[in-house]
Formats: sequence, structure tokens, C-alpha cells
Amino acid sequence: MPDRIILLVDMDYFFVACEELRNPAVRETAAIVGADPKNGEGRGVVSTCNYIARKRGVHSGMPISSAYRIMPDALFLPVDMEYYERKSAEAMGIIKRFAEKREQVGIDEIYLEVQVGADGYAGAERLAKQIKEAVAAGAGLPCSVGVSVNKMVAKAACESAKPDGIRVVTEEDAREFLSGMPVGSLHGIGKKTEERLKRIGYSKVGDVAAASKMLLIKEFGACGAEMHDAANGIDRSGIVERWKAKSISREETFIKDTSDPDVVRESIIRLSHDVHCSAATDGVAFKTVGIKIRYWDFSEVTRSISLHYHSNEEEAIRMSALHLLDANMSRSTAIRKVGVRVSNLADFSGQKKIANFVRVLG
DNA sequence: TCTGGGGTCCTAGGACCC
DNA sequence: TCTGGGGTCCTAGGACCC
Repeated sequence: MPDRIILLVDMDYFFVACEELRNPAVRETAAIVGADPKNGEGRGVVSTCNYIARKRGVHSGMPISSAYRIMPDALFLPVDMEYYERKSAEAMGIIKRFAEKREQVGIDEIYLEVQVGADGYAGAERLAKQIKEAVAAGAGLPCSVGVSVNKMVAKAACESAKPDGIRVVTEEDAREFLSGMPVGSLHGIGKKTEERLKRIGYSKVGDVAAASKMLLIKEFGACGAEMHDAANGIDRSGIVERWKAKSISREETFIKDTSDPDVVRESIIRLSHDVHCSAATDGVAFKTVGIKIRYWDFSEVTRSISLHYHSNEEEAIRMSALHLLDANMSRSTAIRKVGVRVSNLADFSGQKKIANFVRVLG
């Protein structure tokens, strides 16, 4: 019996659940939160949809135009991030009262590490019930909870509990629990890796668990070792309580692909401004400025440049980003999206202005 | 089917310094 | 004239996650 147990609390269909709160009619119909479908011409994707839409094959990440083709009559709602962030803060505030060690991941997930007494998993399961009830009563939102020895298994347990459920997987049961799942359901194994694993004959988590660790390391490097551990229910990563951003970025997809330098430059200037606002709010200075260009065919380039010193000035972002754009934009290739990012961040905690800190490109 | 936005981590080569 | 090893930083790209 472990002395510590991990709970993963994951909000169910979070964005749509928030929309239901302010408009109960949403509950009765197929609802999709995401980009504007524009009668099937819209760019962008589905952020979240409710279970009525999921039954018809709509899912997160699906092109909004495809969702529209499947269900033109569904209720399409725009993403109202500020509202969801408020609801998230409410729910997370309630959940955090149940444990001292916790790690929030994104807007709708949080890991808790709890000390349990002699009643072990039974105690953790009772706690999970209390959490669900408190979140439902206090924030009006449904969630699911996975309970296990580590984050990775708790995550898989939570997935299998959805929606509105609790699933406990003990240390002894972890391997068995995971073994029948497709390899792609392991955290960290995406489409590409799943394909590669399939090609060498591993399609179930159990296949990877039984494979030679050396072979996986040879094939996938450091990921191979992690993959083998994960498949065997082992995850040594702990709860990371205080999390600091390592980069800040903003991106914009154009309504129509463009090769007009003015349009692209204006966008870069706007994005530079937004990135600067965000950095200023967080009280961080940056040393590296980068841009991303996605062309019409989805090919992408990233370019970055490091300043000699950390800076907190908008001008440093704008000048660097425009410089990188000018050096890399070809007038003949249509651009779909551009982005601006700062990284190599350092705290400057707001007390002093970083004057004379910058000297950007001549 | 036709693909958003905001992040993280890993790899790998090259520059540069001691 | 030929040839070390280690450490750190920079840059670019890829995979992945929510």
C-alpha cells in the first residue's frame, strides 16, 4: 500500500459545460464550442463538444468545417476564454482545498497528491466522491476523477471514468488495466509514435510492456525508456507545484492565405504588442525573440534571435520579429499563419524598469 | 476532413571558450 | 602541423499535450 496516492480531477467537456451553466438550453442539444463554421467555409477547429455531438462523431481538434458537414444544425458557440478562465478558477479553488500538493495542468485538469492512512485506496475514493460533490455544488460543473499510484496511471484511469465518474486503479492492477489499451492512449504517445510502434508490431500497451527496453531505447531514444516504463505502469515524475512559463507566444491565422508583405507585417506588429503585454503582466524579461511562418501547404519555418541582454521592451520584440520576417519572407509563397514568441525568460518582478537593457539589431 | 492557439520537451549541429 | 575534451549557448525542427 503506497503512503501517497495521486488523484487526477478532469473537468468534463469543460467549455460546453460552462456554456450550459449560463444557458440551460445548451444541455438539450448538440453543442460545439470552437471556431466560427461560416456555413462550412470556416477555418479553425472544434475546441470542445458535448456528448450528444460526440455520439455523431464530432470531437475536439476536428476541423470546424467537418463538424458543420456532420451536424449543420448543431449549436455552434464561439470560444469565450475569459468566462471559462473564471469558471476554472472557481472550480480549481474548490478542488485545491482537498490537498496541499497539487499541480494544475491547463485550464481543466489538476493532479492532487494525498497522504492516506490505513484505508488507502478506499479513503482516496471517498475523497474523490467528496471532490465531485463539492465541485458540482459549488461551481455547478461535472468532473471525473482517476485515482492511482502515479500521474500517468491516474490520467488513464480518469479517461476511462469519463464522463462524470471515478475510477480507482491500484498499483497491483495498473499493468493489467493498461495492457489492453491502444498504445496511443499512453500520455506522450501521439499519432507519429503510434504509427511507428504499429509498424514494428506493437499496437497494444501490453505489447510495449512486454517488449525489450533496450530495443525501445535504440528505436526511440529517451522516449523509448519512458514508453516502456509507462506501459508497465511506472511514472517517476512528481507533482510540480509551482510552474513558471518558459515562453510566451501569440499566433494568428489569416482569414485567407496571403503573400502581401504589408498584411503580414501588420500582423507581426500586433502580435509583438500582445506578447509584450503578456510578458509585462507576468513581470518577465526575455532574451530570445522568434517568429513562426506557416505557409499555405502547412510547411513551417521558425526563426529566432537572441539579444545580448534580457529586455522588457516592446520595441525589442517588434524590431527583432520584423527583422526575422524580412529576412525570411518570400513574396511568392502564400502564408497561412504567423506567430511571435519570446523565450529565455527571466524574472524582473516589476520593481525596476530594464532601461538601457536592449540594444537590438541595427 | 483539411487542419487553432498556447504551451512543453527533446534532439542535433555548430560556435565558442577553456 | 595536427589534434583533445568538456561545457554552454544558440538555432531549427519535430512530437506532443490541453
